[in-house]
Amino acid sequence: MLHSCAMDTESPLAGTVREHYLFAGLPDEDFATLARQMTLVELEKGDILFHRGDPYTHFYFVDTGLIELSLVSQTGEKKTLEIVDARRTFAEAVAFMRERRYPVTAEALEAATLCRIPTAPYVDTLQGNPDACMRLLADISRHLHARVREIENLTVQNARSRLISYLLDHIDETTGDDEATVRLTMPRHVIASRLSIKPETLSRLLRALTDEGLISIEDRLVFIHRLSGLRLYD
Amino acid sequence: MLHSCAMDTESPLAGTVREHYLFAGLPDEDFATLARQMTLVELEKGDILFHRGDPYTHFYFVDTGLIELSLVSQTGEKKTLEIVDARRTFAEAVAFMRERRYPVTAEALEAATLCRIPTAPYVDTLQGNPDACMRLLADISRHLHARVREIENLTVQNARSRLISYLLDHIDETTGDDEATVRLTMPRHVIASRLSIKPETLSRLLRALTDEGLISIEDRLVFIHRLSGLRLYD
DNA sequence: ACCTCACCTTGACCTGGATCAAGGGCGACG
DNA sequence: CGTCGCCCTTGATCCAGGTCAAGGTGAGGT
Repeated sequence: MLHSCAMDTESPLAGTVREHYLFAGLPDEDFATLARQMTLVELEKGDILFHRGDPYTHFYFVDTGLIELSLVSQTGEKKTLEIVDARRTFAEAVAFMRERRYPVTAEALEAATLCRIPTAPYVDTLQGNPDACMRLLADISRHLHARVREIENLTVQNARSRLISYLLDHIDETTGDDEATVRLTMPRHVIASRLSIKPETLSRLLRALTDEGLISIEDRLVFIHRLSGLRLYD
Repeated sequence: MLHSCAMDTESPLAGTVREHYLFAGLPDEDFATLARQMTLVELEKGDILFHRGDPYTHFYFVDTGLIELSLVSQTGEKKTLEIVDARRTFAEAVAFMRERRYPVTAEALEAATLCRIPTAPYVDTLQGNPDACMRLLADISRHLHARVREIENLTVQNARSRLISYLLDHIDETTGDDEATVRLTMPRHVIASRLSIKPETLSRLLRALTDEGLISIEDRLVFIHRLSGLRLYD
């Protein structure tokens, strides 16, 4: 289920991690020390990497696949906070919270390969690298800002506006003046959870937009016919 | 309306700021340099310190009073994100966002005195102070975590649970085994906005809890009669 | 004393989105 | 090739919380 093995320092994955902005600024020897302590983790669809509340020890870099970070209530309902895709890290901010537990649950939405990075040595290298500190500060601030925007979406926008924002944020290609296409890379129920609505509601909202002639849908491809029309709501 | 004047480096306020954990770790000369650039700001109730979207230049330390950080939708409805009280700072995380604008609006809920701190020199001093960097990382991570918990409240809890969490989080005094008191320091409509509900709903929820014998209310004092009973919902 | 205004409560009603229930489409697998 | 299971859609109904409207109460001003 959860397969983990030591990572080769010379592996292409190590090189990919090196390019990430959290590591790009580090001196070679510092990075080499860290790389020796990283491990490769392979997940299958549905595997849970960690649960909310598990003791915190590592953060992760996604090489391939999609990782869902979610909150689960006592009554078992799930809220997707974020979907992390390739070349991005997650859980690095937990290092600095006083409660040393994961505040969210991480699950593979599809088969995924990750790099598991022990937090303590990474934090140690920060001591001597003000530049890396700045990058991390920027990184965590970005997350903070994203959460503020999420709260804004949840409180001052309704479900329809949230869906429209989502579509506008996920445009793949702008075809023509007032048109674009969006590829829905995830199952509908995941998108629904991301938007804090139920799959039924998502379905009905997409239908409503279709009926109004704003979009049309072919499987997982959404064609936006009138960008300007959609933007009126966002 | 918004009164601002240079701050005396030797003033008691400078000393108070110095004690804040974001400054406590700095060498004396670094702090002195910063202190010379701080200014004192006095606000009256209802004064707006900055609007969402204003260019970002300073962060603030609250000496006295309450500052409300809020989001406002296009349609004019307000959502209170956070109430900042004495001895706390706000807007320090904005320094590291790439969009150099305030993401929230700051308004004085009552007469307040603040210390306005220019961000750029503060960030400069961080370069040589890894310890201060760590404190700031912890500070911003704490904010991030608070926002995640807020999202959790908004999505997996209902209004009643949010109110109960709020009461349990604001207990002043635990009187006896299963009893406590909470002082509502802010007007009801502000608490309502903090909880993302309307004042009418807050009023009705408080009434329901009273009718169930869980609490009783005298003006701005809430007596919790059965802590255990409340905790069942939280 | 009276007025005003801000704040709060209460009642009546409405509505966005959830819930419950019933299919439909389609890929995986015997 | 059937059928099982998953994902999605659609309809019917429900309900938490919002909206609208009507007072009540108390501090401050004149």
